[in-house]
Amino acid sequence: MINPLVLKLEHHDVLSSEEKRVLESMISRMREFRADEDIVSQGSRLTESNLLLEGFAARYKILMNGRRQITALHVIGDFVDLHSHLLKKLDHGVIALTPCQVAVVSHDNIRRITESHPHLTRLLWLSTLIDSATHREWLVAMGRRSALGHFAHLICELFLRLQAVQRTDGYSFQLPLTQAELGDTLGISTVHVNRVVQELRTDRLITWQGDVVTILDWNRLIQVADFDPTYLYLEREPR
Amino acid sequence: MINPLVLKLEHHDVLSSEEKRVLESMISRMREFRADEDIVSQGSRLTESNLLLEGFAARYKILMNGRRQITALHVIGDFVDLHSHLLKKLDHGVIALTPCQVAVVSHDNIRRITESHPHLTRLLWLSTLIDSATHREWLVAMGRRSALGHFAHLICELFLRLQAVQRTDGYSFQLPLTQAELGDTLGISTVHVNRVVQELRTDRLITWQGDVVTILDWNRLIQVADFDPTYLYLEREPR
DNA sequence: CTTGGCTGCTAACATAGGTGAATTTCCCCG
DNA sequence: CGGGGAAATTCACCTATGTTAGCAGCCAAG
Repeated sequence: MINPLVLKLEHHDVLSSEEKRVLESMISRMREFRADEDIVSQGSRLTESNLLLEGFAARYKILMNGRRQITALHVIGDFVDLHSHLLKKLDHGVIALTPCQVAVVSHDNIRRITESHPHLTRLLWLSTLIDSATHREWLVAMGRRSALGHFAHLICELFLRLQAVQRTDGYSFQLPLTQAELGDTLGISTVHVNRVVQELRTDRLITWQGDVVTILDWNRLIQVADFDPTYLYLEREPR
Repeated sequence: MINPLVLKLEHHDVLSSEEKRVLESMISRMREFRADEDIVSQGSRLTESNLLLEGFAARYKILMNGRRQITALHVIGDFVDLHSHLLKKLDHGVIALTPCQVAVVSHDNIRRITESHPHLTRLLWLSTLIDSATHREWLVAMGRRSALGHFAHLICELFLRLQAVQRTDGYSFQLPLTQAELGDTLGISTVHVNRVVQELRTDRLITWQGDVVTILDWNRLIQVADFDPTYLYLEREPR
């Protein structure tokens, strides 16, 4: 049932059938989460990692003054806290933004993979490196893009990531975030999120009704976003 | 000569003498860079990684409009692009901020470690995970802290990181960045960097003369910064 | 069918931070 | 010691984004 992870990893390199088997067999059990429920809470000591099989989730931190910043959005096939197997204690929380289904993998099983399957280990390592590359791209977006460009950039990114796990339909995909959550993601206020959304709409770049986003003009959107997909590393090669 | 890397890794876990030997022997050669020279240029295909032995370096990206964002600062002991061994092509450049001395490690040698030294592999993986945790903390700082808090936060972080590799002297350390470079790091303008620096000075939180920063009141500084060092993972435990 | 609570949307006003242009200070180098 | 260029600093003005508040639409629960 971890097909989405396999699907994702196969965008980066070839997996042997033995490796796919190992990935299948590492799962201990399944868990379900309601929307707004914590999948992992900040600071807790962990012995298992969570692989998202259904739904949207987010990594976040809360500051002393109560403000929240979302530092990553996760979709099907993402290992939301693979890094906890070495960090042991997470510096952030992970929250389910929609109802989520999660495959649980014990840290012992991950360690066993690192002891006996070097290539698979490198692919898991790679997936954390792509998380990191995504963090960098978000840093650039936060620091040097306008709110409009930042949001456009996020749309581009989500579109490609969802496409990689076959969750797009033409130029449409599900974006089940409230504008408040989006504000916490982009680092802006809810009011300003709304202004930016209105602008993308009147410019006929996107449509956003209910929780479905449709990209109306991809070329113009990537231009507004100054989007370059290199950081997603969606090219298959030996790793 | 890779003592600073050993020093850094030993903050996270115990290293066997065999492991230290392997780390020593993985180095192919040394390289020197002048200030402002690229250590790695964005987008190039790589076959070696670079370990910083002396100097300050930064990861950066440049946007179409010419603006630059620095996404990481690196000090002695940091592997500035260990991740290139799996990403192959970097999504960012790395620039020497001061004259730098670098130990070069071929990707082949790193791969060999992943094939034969699982524990060392996990420690190298861990070091990239801490990069990632740092990116997350910077995201929070960019998105939800004031410019003042953000700069204060950076000072706290650099102090602890430099302390870990024995490059602090009491509450003083070297910060060889221009205010323009600092602006690219914090995602603000040079003029505003100056305003923020003035404010930290008049509040008697820090001193910054030449390239030496001195923290005058650590407790008040971490409060202004809302600083929590968890994300640096400076605790030794089995990984 | 009604109600309450979230979410989206707007408006009016406030401010952190940006921009462009001097001016001053600091050093490096001859 | 003197000159030149980079870096720091300051100023005046501008704008993107934040804040507070209110209202409307929707939907789930009763």
